[in-house]
Amino acid sequence: MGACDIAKLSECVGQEVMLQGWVYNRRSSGKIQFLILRDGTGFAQVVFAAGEVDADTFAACDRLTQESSVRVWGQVRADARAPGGYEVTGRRLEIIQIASPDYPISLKEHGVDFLLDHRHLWLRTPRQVAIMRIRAEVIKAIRDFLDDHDFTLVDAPIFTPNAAEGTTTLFEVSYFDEKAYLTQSGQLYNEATAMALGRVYCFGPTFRAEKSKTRRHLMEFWMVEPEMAFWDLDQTMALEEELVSFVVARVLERRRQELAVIGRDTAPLARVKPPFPRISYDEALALLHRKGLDLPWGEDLGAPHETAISEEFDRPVFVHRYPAVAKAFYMKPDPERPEVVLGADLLASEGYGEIIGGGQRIDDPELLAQRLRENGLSEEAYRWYMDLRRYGSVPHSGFGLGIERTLAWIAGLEHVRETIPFPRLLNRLRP
RNA sequence: UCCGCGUUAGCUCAAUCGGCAGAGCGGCCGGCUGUUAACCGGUAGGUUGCAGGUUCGAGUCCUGCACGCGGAGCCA
Repeated sequence: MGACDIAKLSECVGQEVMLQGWVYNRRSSGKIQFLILRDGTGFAQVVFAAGEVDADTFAACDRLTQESSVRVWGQVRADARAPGGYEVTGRRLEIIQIASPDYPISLKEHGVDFLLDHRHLWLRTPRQVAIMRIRAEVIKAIRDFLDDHDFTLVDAPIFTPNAAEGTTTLFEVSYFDEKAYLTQSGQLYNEATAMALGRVYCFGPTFRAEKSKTRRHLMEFWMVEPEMAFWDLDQTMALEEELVSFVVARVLERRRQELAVIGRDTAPLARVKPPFPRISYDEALALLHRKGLDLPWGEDLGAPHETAISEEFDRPVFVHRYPAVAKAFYMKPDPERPEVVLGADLLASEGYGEIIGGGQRIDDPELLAQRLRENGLSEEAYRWYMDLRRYGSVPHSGFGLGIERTLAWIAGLEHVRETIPFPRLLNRLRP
């Protein structure tokens, strides 16, 4: 008999099934045992009653510790008393392994540090399982959306010879006889592949060696970066709001149960539909001034500013046309106002901060060469990047969306460390 | 790098003014035929983060250090 997935138990009422999984919890009343079994697809209660099974089987139940691995055979019944509404009347039990009795994750509360030390086991809990399912759904939704909009997945390298933006700290690694760095963005390479394939995106891990200790930061995180030849800023923002709305709608449609497990209020998510409000950097400064948060023109928005702006709107909000001095060297100046750039950040609602950064890239070779010089970047290292402007340069645009921050927002999580299976944090490389 | 908070049993925490280091959970032993983080009785379990100092006496007060958490800067 093949194993029945616990998720499909409701379809098997009245049938004899075999379940295989791990003992999540066990309760006993002397002559009756309740096992809560988890199998990766769900959780189900299995009942073994003395008198209905032989003495050896019943005694074996008593030896089961938390997380012991077992197979059980029995009949599926609908029962309102069972968590989930269905349970299995156990008839036969096969113990695969009795787990060591010192399993560290109890059903009671634990501290964050302890849980992170045992992340490999913490992942077995219902909340973490739900988050990982939503993460997979977010990633699939992003890829489905882009693939359906005629984008081609063209991944960028992880090893890079130098900084993409020259601003953040990079992880240095040994590349045989020379130094290399782990990528902090695939964007420059995306610009090359966009000139070959038109609409592209890369999807992979990125690395930042910044000593950031906040709920929004990871040293290693995943980012999707679309890049579009011939597109301008307005087209890019339109794509971004369509993409984000699609992802949210998909999670609401397919992962409602998981959202319920982690207690996410879905009402704010239901409002996430185009169009998103768009305000310029100058308008943002005026808004902040009205709220008593003054910021000198030219400075980038900090986390408190982002929160103050996003709480004025009921859905994500674009902030566009930042001062050129606050942004990366490759951002294209607004022809009507060269002191600002044709870039936009998307701030998630409910105070989750920036989830997208992007905009138009400089397509004029002279200006790009000038920007490289101003930023102290060697023209030799960026020769191939300059080639993109030398041979058929066109207006183009793109953006990067952070998976973990997006997921933290959609799932309503306090901290991005729960959004990735094995978070890499400042001073935390293990497990 | 800076600011704030924290570190007591395997885990989560308590310990009054400086005066015998405790509880719940988990473990172990026993009980219970419908439990829902089950419950009831018993039992084992401690270098109070580390190093100094003050004191008759320090988990508690002082100094330094380590580690962690939250935030800032930077960013997605």
